[in-house]
Amino acid sequence: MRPSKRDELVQKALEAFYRNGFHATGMDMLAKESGISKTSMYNHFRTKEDLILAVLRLRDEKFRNWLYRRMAELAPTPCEQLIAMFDALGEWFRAPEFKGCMFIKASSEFQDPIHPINKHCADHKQMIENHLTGLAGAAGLTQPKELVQKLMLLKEGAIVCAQLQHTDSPAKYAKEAATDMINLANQH
Amino acid sequence: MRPSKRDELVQKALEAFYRNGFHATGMDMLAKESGISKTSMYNHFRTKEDLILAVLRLRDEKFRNWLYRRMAELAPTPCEQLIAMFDALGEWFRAPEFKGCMFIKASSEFQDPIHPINKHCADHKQMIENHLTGLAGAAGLTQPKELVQKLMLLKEGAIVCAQLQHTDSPAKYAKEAATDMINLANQH
DNA sequence: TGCTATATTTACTGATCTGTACAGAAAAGG
DNA sequence: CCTTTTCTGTACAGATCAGTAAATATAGCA
Repeated sequence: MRPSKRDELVQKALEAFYRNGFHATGMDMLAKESGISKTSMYNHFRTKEDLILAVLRLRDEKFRNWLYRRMAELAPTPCEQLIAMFDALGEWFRAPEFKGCMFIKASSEFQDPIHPINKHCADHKQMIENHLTGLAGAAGLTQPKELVQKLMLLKEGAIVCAQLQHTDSPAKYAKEAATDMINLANQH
Repeated sequence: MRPSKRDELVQKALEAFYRNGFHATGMDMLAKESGISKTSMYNHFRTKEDLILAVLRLRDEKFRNWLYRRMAELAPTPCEQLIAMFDALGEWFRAPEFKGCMFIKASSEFQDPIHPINKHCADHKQMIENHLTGLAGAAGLTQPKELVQKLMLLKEGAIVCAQLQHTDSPAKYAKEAATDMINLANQH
């Protein structure tokens, strides 16, 4: 097994797709940027779509791992961790390479709900939602599912607004709003 | 002045771009779908980018007119109109042709902040934000700018989540959350 | 009726798109 | 050393991309 070349390709493809978009990034450009020959690329992935799916799998794994870890590092209790999500998002927004959510962008370019790329994007959001629901339950908050739906709105809204405004302030406002909503859910 | 052909093209292009995406929709496809010859298209618009900008101008005008009108129809006072925005969004989400926000998608495909298409998307969101700020001020709410920032998070988040989940429930949750935030801003 | 602007069809450019064919170069494992 | 796998470069197929050229048709307006 020699996964290094393949992983290298997926990593470079992730950067290129994230920077340039999916349709706007051609396989020739990927071959040039990754330093891997086109023949090898098509040896690893039968189609461009397969490569995109591998990229999204990597992104999903890396992003969720980072987010969950950062939330746990920033706060001790489940309730505070929910709020700390917005601090973590703020760190992401301030990173120079920040260009919005890859899954929102992928679902924008592949809109058909049946398309596997679109499905993968929905799954990614669903898994984050499930994680938050677990925390809300552990925190003993009332109506955890409804609360988490609202936190998800704040999260997605903050990402979109941060991308369009080119600031990290959406993280601050989202954190304030989330704090208010959690307090309301606490004093049942 | 004979604007009908040109307007017809822009309208058809809007539908095609909204359905298919910008990069994925070619000028030949637009010519075929709109029934207008490619030469005429390029007589009206020097480049595809110019056509996209015209499409976004039309979309901006139609969407903002619809949203502002619907908010005014659904509620009598400025404060209630802010909340009614999420009822209007719910109507939009339930429409069969709903496929998310055209400006979020355009900014996803044209990510360069200097690019006129990206700028236009940011302007669209800014104009809506300004409108909401006016309403919040007229309603006498405390810290209207901060409140409106949070309402914008809920609005963008609801659009993204409705698109990915294929439901209108984000409108309901966003309305609940918005009501809570406005109540908090009322009892200063 | 004639002028003018805009419409049309058809064919084309050169570039780029995804994906493939083929022959040879490393490189690993036994 | 030899075999097998994986890599490489190059060239290509067939389609599509944005955009153009040129000749013609159509329509309103004088």
